[in-house]
Amino acid sequence: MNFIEELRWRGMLQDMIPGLEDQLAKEMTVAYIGFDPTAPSLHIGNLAAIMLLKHFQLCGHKPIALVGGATGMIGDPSGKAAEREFLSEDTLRANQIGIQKQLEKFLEFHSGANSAEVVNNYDWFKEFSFLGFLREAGKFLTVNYMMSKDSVKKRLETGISFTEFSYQLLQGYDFYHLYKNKNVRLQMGGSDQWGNITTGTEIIRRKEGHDEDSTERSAFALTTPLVTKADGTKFGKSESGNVWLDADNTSPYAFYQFWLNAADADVPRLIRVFTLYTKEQIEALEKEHAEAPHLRILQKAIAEEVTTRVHGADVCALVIEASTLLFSKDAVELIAGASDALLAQLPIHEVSGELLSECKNLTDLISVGTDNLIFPSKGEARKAIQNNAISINKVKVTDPNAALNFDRIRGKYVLVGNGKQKNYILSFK
RNA sequence: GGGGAUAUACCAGAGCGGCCAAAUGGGGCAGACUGUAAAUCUGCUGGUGAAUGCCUACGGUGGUUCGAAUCCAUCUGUCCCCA
Repeated sequence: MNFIEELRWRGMLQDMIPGLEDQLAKEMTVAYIGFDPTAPSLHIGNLAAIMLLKHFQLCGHKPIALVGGATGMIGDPSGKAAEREFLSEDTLRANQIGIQKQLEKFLEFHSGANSAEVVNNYDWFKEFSFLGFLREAGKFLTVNYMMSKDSVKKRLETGISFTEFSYQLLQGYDFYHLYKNKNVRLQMGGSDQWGNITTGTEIIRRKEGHDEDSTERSAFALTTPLVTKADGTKFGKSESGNVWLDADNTSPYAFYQFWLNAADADVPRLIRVFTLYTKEQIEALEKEHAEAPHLRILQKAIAEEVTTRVHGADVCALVIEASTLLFSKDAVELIAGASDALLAQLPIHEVSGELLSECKNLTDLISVGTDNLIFPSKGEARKAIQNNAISINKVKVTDPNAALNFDRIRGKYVLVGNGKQKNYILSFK
């Protein structure tokens, strides 16, 4: 199956410049996607773009991931209502390193001609003088053209700085640079990037168009739809914020739980975008799911596949075991018999001696006693207990003043449940 | 440069001297029903406390008043109109 067909049936194709299919059929093509180093880790909002590169490589083409060391210093106005604060150069550099490492998990970097590559646009922008840039890039676009971009138009009312206005020139120049130096023919991205990407194709066309056959395009754009949820809320955020790919920011357990909790209505789209299951496999899974929806076969399939890719098969297996363990009625016995490797994946929170000594009752323990992990204030903790939301070792507790004399599993663990979905294991010295 | 409007909790937005920790909607959290789903219904949603209460909060500062989110002065931010 070719790349475009693959994207089509997966619902990952929003828009592309005509002629791209011919280009892809003609030869091994090089394409890139840019990632902003605004955080030290990528999050699942970036995952759709990564999958785009993944499919691209699987179809025999060469993917390049561009880390925006330079563009990150400017700030992309797309989808932003207001001007952004700058990140310090140190932060950006640290972020770039983190992101680069993560990308390496998804793409094949040693597969011969179509090996993936990571590039950083800071490498070619750092030497660029301001005048040089104006002559090299700025001359090829009119302000009229740049103003007509959606990302700019939306900001005309509230204001946009010259810096952010220039962003599209930088991104456009990236494309041109890679076109010249890496033989890149295609830039991909989320649908919000269409404007920025076509700026690049425009620069290439104007700078290169004359000496080639001008009717034949040589630079292409392709975008993927933004992943949305059926209830209209933003995809990719959990209650505690972004879901990161980095285990330090989002534990593998939390990561797995995120996917497992996906709504039925969203699952058919998610499984197509975020997993590599084939069309036949997905249809079979959907059929199974429809017959026994309570088993949540689709959710499990996605959660397992994605967690395996991000955190590895071993960790994923443990996390699945941890999940079934915590939600089981016999959690207490299961924890008592759990292996060390399994324990390491459970959401265990160490309760410090000092904090514990300040706790008079259960309310104190699940708020201040746990560094506000479970509840941010005593008031909320008390209300949750009164609302029948809290369980200790799988038994509901309704007295906010309950004493802290619970049975400790293995002599040190206490299992705290908040609601149906959230489980914590407190560890006492 | 001149004139006008506006600033309220996570967001939107009412309140315009005491009944205001502040209506209403959204969002969030929880309970019930379920499948760790969705929809629906119910409760909660500044802190502390068992509670009367106390503390902190309606852009900043200062004032008037027994009493201010509400009135006055001033500063700051934002928006609109004229030049």
